Amino acid sequence: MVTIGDVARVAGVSRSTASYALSGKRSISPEVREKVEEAVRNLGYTPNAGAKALATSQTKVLGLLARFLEDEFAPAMLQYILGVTNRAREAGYDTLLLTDEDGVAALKRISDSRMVDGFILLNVAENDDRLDILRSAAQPGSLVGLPGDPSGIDVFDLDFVAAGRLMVETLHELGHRSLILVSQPEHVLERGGAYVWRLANAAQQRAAELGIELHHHFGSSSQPEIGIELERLLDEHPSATGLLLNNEAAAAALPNVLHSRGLSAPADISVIGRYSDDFARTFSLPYSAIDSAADELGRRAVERLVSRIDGTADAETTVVDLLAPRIDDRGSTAVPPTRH
Amino acid sequence: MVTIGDVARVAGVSRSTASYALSGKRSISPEVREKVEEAVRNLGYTPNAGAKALATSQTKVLGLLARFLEDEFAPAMLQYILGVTNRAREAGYDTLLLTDEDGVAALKRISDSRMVDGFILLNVAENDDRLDILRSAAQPGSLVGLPGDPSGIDVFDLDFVAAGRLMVETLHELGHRSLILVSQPEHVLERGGAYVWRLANAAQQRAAELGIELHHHFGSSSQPEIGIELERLLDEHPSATGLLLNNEAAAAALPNVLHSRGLSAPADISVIGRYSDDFARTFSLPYSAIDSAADELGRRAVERLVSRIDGTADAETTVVDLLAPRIDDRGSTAVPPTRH
DNA sequence: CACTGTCGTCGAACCGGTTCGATTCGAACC
DNA sequence: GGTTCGAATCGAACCGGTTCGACGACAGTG
Repeated sequence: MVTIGDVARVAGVSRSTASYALSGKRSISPEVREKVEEAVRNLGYTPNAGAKALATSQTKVLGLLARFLEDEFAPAMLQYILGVTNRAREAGYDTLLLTDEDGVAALKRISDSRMVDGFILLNVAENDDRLDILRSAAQPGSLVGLPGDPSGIDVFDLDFVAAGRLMVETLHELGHRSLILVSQPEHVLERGGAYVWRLANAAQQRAAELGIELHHHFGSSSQPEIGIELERLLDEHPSATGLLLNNEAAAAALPNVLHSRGLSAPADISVIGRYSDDFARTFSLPYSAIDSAADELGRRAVERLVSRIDGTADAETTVVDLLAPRIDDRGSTAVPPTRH
Repeated sequence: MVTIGDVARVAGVSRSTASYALSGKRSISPEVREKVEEAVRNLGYTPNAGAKALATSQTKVLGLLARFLEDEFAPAMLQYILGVTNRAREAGYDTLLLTDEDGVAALKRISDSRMVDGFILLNVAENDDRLDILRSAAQPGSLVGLPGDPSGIDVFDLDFVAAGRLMVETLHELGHRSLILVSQPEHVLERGGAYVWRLANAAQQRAAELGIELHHHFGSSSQPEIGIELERLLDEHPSATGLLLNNEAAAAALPNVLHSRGLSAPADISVIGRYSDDFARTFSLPYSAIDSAADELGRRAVERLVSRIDGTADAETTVVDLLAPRIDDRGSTAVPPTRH
């Protein structure tokens, strides 16, 4: 392979001069710089990443810890992965993808071996055991997903409290007075998906404040169970005119459920979901929904992480950046039908 | 950070002895080995990856080049990514995920900087411009997806020719004499997805050999267009009793199409798809289908690549490993209905 | 003209590992 | 008892970069 020594020899200068000519960290005469650059071009020189890492203590690689949970909608994760990877590349970083079952071990191993300059943790749980390791790691990290105790770490997530309120308020303003909220299964909660609680509690509280009904249900995450549950919910609460879905499987099942009952949205019932844009496209779901903003969260997490690595960011203060929810209007909400 | 020098000092030996004690490449007295191991434990020593890479010319990282095409079902890609990443980890390798638009540039950059020991290329096209770079790269590579000219490189893919034949034969044996095959859109072909052709041609040829009808159609890849096309196809070919789907969007749309016509599979029509197991689960699709075997292909590609890196594999011969298709029976095929 | 400062370059050291002789020592062999 | 051999260890060199300190040349200053 071609080393900086080869470049130096061809350009007729010392290795250090070649290095300075390329980095620009000391002044170099125009002639020498040109000779070095020409040698680089002719030889096709690319610095050896390992050597560079050893010398500079910077690898220009970020560690991306994905956490795949059984029976979660995996494709959603892909959006986060792509968002992070693409933004990282723009900032000059490559991405080491870690999907190890044991996230703690992976984090420790990669951190100790100095393979990366920083970490992005996806799908962070309420009580995530990776956080302690991250806090004591030599590299900084950004979280995507709000844990119970985010102290000392930068966090990026959708504002699920605001999301719960927004869903309720939107339908309340249209005149709805009885709503059904379908959340993800309780076992998602047990695994630490506290965002389900945050949204549900906020929705319930807001409904109470506004003096309207909200029936909350933890739905299944698989077909056809969730479809059957939806049928039952609609039977049990015939007066409900609005349906809030914080459950991807429920959203996917709803078209058939409505169709079989001869109902349509928004004429008979208004629907607001909470799932990614991409999910909606894949399933061609016609319901207005609060986007998960995976791409945007990934971007923000990376940008913050990079500024921390560069030392640009104030090392003392940490941010908890909760993205304001926004409803992608697909026309599935309207004033409730007038009862005969 | 704690270096091997620290370990050596604490154990009271030289750096080289500490290194040999840990690698086992020279004989070391039991007492010294124990002292070194104890020092490692107490200090929490982990070798510096950059230094190791520099010294050994091995990074223990594989480059994974994903190629995302617009309007392709992205989640399918996730299965490949996970298959590769998990298998790589089992073999002691981490994975650098490269999603750059410009795959050629990414490949060149990573290869030249010696960041990885080998490459896995996903979604390889018929005439893939990354292959030339890969052939001249210092590191070996494995392809997932069969290009037109695979010479000199190991390839892993589903056997789409066999898949086309299998679909036709399966329904022929049940007594079907008129089939419809829905492929992916033609522009997938233009981008190099020749597997669509391979399957369709094989199916058509096999149908001709068996003397039965096969109506071939390039379907859209988006809703609701594909649903409308399916309706039209069923109208145009009322005698068809079998439906072969090499088009994910078509498979997703089919339940509603059949439902609206009052048809059900397999009583009225037999259906065989060609999509991943995971896709079927996500959409709760009730059709028998040939699995994409993303996980298995990823595993094989990694195993071969690792043996090539290790020098275990015969460097001269390259393999083209086409996985035999298998139908996951979900009960959507039966003898055709008897005409009244 | 001597002094100071800046520019441009070089050699050497360093980052943290691995690996190649060389050396010492004790046991085995003739 | 001298030779040979293998085991165990050490020091030094090397991998390919970066960076520090030194130094010569040259311009500006008093």
